[in-house]
Amino acid sequence: MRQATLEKDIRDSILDAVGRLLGHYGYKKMTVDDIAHEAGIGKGTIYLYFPSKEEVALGWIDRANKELLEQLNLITASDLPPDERIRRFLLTRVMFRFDSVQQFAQSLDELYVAMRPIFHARRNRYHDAESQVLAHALAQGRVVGIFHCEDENAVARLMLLATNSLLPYSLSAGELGQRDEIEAKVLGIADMILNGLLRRDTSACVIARIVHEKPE
Amino acid sequence: MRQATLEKDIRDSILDAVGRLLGHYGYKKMTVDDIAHEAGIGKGTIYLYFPSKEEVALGWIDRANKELLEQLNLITASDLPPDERIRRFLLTRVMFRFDSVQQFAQSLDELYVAMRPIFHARRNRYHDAESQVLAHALAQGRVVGIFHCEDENAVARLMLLATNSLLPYSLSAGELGQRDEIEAKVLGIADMILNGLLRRDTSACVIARIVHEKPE
DNA sequence: CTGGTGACCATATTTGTATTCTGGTCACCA
DNA sequence: TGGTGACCAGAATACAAATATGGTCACCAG
Repeated sequence: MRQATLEKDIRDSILDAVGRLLGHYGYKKMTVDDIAHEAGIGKGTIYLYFPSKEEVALGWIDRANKELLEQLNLITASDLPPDERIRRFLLTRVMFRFDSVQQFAQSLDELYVAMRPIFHARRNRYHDAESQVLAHALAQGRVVGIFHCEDENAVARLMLLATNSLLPYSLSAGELGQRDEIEAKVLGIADMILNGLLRRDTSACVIARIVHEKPE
Repeated sequence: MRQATLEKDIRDSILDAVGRLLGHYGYKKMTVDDIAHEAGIGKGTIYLYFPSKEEVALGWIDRANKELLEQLNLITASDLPPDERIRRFLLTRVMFRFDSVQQFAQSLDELYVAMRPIFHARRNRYHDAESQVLAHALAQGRVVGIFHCEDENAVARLMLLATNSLLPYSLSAGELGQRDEIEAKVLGIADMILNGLLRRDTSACVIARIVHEKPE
């Protein structure tokens, strides 16, 4: 335990150093020597914990995504009504990332460009994990009768897709817009999905459809 | 008219040439000389129709988006039931772009990188125009009683946002996945938005919420 | 004995210089 | 009068030399 704790401390020190340096220099200008110096360790030590510079940077992103997943799990386990959990889940998922990139706007763009293929795979993994947590929240809602959906996993994936355009991957934080605008958009999409557009009073819909199809 | 027709022919010849060259070389390697030669005109002629090389490329993208908007308008004006128009609208909006970039996968990435700020503004314009067309389709549905939404413009914008992550801007066509997968995702999001997740029988919902909130 | 270290090396990157290329202009002309 | 290609300023490329860096590993302090 003490050994494992010390090991985790060193690993986290390295990742903390990476966070600070990415903010200052960006990925390419940041050297492994820089990271070691900033973390107060030797360069060889980095390679005891990470196979490459690239994996160090990915480790930093992994850690942030792990923190996010923990927050999403807490929301799912909370006392909120299921529909409110969904809203809060989607909001947190987007705004956590929005806030995280605030000080890295240009350097994260450069980082994504530099390691795009492997990062794309990682991102899919993060989203899969988030999707499973959301599916759990949807299942909870179905059990208490608030939701009607037959395949929570499929719906969860679609809900994440529906809000992915607001994530700071494709657009930088500047292009995404103001924080409150992003929040409003996420909540707007969440409510639109929860409530739906089609009226549900069956007779009105049938009549409306018949009226629509009647030739003039 | 004959004058305007000839002028439009030259402009379209230039844009057709751009399309062919972008597929082969990408934006940076394609020269203004190349475009002129491919179009069978002199280099000076390009500058009678476009202020710069960059605007030539943007003109090519503009033309594609104009074609898309025409298709979306046709869908809105069709005889389909309003909910089917919505599905078809969103599907066409994504798949038209997906199909358009098939042969330009890497060169379009390079093009977006090269002119990102101005392209971002153009993209917003395209999406605004599409949003207005969709709002019109939503208004039609409300008039015949199929939809319930109070602000078609806001809902239209949210619906486009909900499917923007499937557009080939942030992800290349390869990263987006197979065509049929994209189609299924778009239709899945469309149906999820149209139908909603929350059950609508009011008494069941109230009881479900009360049961949920009741302390054990 | 073991994890941490920094000297070392192969390769990548940067810098400086010379050369070539290209976006954009405009006087000429059919 | 619209189309054109020679022209030019600046951008981009090619190449060589110099410098930097990712990753390795023999050494060593605890």
